[in-house]
Amino acid sequence: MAVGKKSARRRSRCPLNATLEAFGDGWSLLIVRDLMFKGRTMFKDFLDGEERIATNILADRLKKLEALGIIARERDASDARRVRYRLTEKGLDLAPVLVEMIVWGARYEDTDAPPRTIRCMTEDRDRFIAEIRKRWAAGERGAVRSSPKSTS
Amino acid sequence: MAVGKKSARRRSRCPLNATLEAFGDGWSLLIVRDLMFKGRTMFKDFLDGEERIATNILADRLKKLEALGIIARERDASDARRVRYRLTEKGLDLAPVLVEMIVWGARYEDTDAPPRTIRCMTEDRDRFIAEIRKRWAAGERGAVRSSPKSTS
DNA sequence: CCGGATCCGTTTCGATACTG
DNA sequence: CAGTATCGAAACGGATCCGG
Repeated sequence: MAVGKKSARRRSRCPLNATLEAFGDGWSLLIVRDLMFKGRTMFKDFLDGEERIATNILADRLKKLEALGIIARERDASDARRVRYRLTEKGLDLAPVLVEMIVWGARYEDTDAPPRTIRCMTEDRDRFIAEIRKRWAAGERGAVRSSPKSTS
Repeated sequence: MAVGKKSARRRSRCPLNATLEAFGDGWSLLIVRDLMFKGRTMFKDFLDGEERIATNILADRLKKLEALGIIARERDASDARRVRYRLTEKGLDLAPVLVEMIVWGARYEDTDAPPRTIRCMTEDRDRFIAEIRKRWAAGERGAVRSSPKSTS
């Protein structure tokens, strides 16, 4: 299915389709995860992820996510060479989706996620999501540390 | 990213990756949606969906979803020609993911989802998901009708 | 008719090399 | 650091064919 835009199939206005259009391609969602949980903000940060995304794919997906208003791109104030990406409100609202996907994956696919984090996500889901927002609002863009530990 | 299996990237055991492996390709999730919300159970039912999936792609995805234990395939007792697909427990557990994706899509992408359904999903999320399970357990495989109306 | 399998042109992906 | 350019490999998807 890919991520193409001229595909004739894309006419359905099912909300699930709208979501798949945004990140049904696999890479986009990983980028959002990196931003949301891992404190990655720069082009190079994403490249260093364990999934080894190629530079051209990364550039393409960043562009698409920006066009969709899920992330925003801005030059670093202190160092003009650097570019920082951040989640917009729309992007932050993907937190519940991410959380449910992570929980499902952890339940069925034998992953390396810390059970503590998963428990936190399931037993206190709403608070967990609220904290993601809070941390973001506070401008603390570092990796998740306190109660929800590295979501890897 | 597609759905390929020999990709070198697939080594991360991040639970999100596990989930993306399952249905990060776009079509798979639509099939699950058809099963979960639209009462579609047969090969032809999926073909008739508004997204116009090709027969070869459909066959491939059904096989993959079955291999992953998300759906199960069985011949109809009354008519040996027919094949019925159904969600397994693992597949039913995708309900929260689907719901969050639908809610997000409906909030941001101007879809044709009935506001009533969306409200039901957000304001009474847990009950909504519980009802999906209940309906399924009761053997009522028809399209969703009562409180959550056509999810399109 | 139902549930696919096969063929085949087109599109997209993705690894590497290269550039500002 | 933050991307383009290139190019072979893979996936898509429409049409058609086939066994039951």
